[in-house]
Amino acid sequence: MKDGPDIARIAALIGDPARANMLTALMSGKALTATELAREAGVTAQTASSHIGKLQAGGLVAEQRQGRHKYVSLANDDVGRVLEALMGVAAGAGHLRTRTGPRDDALRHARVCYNHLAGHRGTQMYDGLVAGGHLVGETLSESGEALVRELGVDLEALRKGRAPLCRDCLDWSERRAHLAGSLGRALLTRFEALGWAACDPNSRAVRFSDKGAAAFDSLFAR
Amino acid sequence: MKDGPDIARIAALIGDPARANMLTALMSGKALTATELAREAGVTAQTASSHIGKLQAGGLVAEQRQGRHKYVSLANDDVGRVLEALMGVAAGAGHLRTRTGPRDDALRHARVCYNHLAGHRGTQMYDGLVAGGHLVGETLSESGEALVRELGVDLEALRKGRAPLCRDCLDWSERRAHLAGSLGRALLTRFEALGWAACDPNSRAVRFSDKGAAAFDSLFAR
DNA sequence: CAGATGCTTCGACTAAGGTCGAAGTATGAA
DNA sequence: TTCATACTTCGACCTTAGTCGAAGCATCTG
Repeated sequence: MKDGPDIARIAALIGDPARANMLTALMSGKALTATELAREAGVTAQTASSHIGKLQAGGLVAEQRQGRHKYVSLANDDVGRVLEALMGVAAGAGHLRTRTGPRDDALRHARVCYNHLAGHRGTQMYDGLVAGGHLVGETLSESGEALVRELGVDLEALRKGRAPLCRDCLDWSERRAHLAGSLGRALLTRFEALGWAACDPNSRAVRFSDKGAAAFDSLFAR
Repeated sequence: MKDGPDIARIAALIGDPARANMLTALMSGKALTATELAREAGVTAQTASSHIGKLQAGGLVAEQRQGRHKYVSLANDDVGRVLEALMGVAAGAGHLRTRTGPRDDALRHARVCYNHLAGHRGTQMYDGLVAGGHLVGETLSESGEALVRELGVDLEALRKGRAPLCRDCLDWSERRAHLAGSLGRALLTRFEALGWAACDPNSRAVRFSDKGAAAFDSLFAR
């Protein structure tokens, strides 16, 4: 009866509070140094080093060395997905009603999920793309290509990359799919460049400008 | 920077091998007794009892007592989602290439995900529903209602239930969304009743009959 | 070349928790 | 009632792993 891949190893890695804090911090999409992660996790540098080593060995994070700094980021979309899914359970079945503050509301409305847009705005975009016939399964239709080009996305460059263009990712607050993949990442970048949205440097929240919200609503009717 | 719900508690629960085996076994959708779970996990009854208690306290499983038996099942869709997502990471970043056998192929093609259809057949159905305009966001269109009624699903009964009708669930093998929710569950039940598909009693695999495969393909063109 | 900063390794301590034997409680069967 | 089965509780054992101090490299700065 025991079928499918071995999940205990991965879950145990995420199951330590210090490591979970690190991973949650990395969900902002930013690459953080080992010392920054230590501070996030509330442990000393030695302990953090050990944790980061385990996360790396487990394939959950990737490193990028720059001089004497070690920048750490999530390894791929899959990891982000797992973390989102876990947050869903933790928020729901979790500790008898997590009291939801204003900060929580901002996260539910729009946030960064590793490298793409999540929350209400994320699913709004996904649903809009699908309803408009721009996104069919995991491929972009002709109208979809036109739409994202219009927004200033360099599709050719994305197609050259090894990462898949469109992927689903499950939203913990909306419990619906939103768009991940290299296109999801590129779109969030464009929204920032266009001044439609800005990432809060201290959290995963994404704040939409009035202009951005209006443009967004007209593009992806809700 | 540490935002979002507390995921470590949940992940730690799944992180123990014995408990992970139990949860994986429960992904077949069947409710299992404590002794059966003990056997699945390869531990004694006492140990299993302790584990089940923790899973219950954590909100991951629900119990249903029947005489001297304690039937345990996954608490809800969210839990199934997390397990699927974890399998995705474990299969990918996981232990340097999990060798994929014939049994694995069957799982990838069609399997039970807690209570609904997953694998290639699962995403085929989801994509077919969306492409046909039957499913828009998380609501069923008029044509969608007609379609599922045609298949013999009692929509009124489902709507009376507290569980949401349509939900997304992320597929670990396809890395795409498939249909969960009470409708997802009902459809799988109907496919079995119609003789289109049968659940392997010893695994999560779902085997389609020739008739079923043909009907399925014509309904949800691929 | 110092001196400072960022990261890693080593070793020892400690706490947490998984494990099972033994015994206890509930339910069902004869 | 008596016995068997299913599950739970208790207690003891022991492995695992998270933690930090101390020291060691590596890299950048002055």
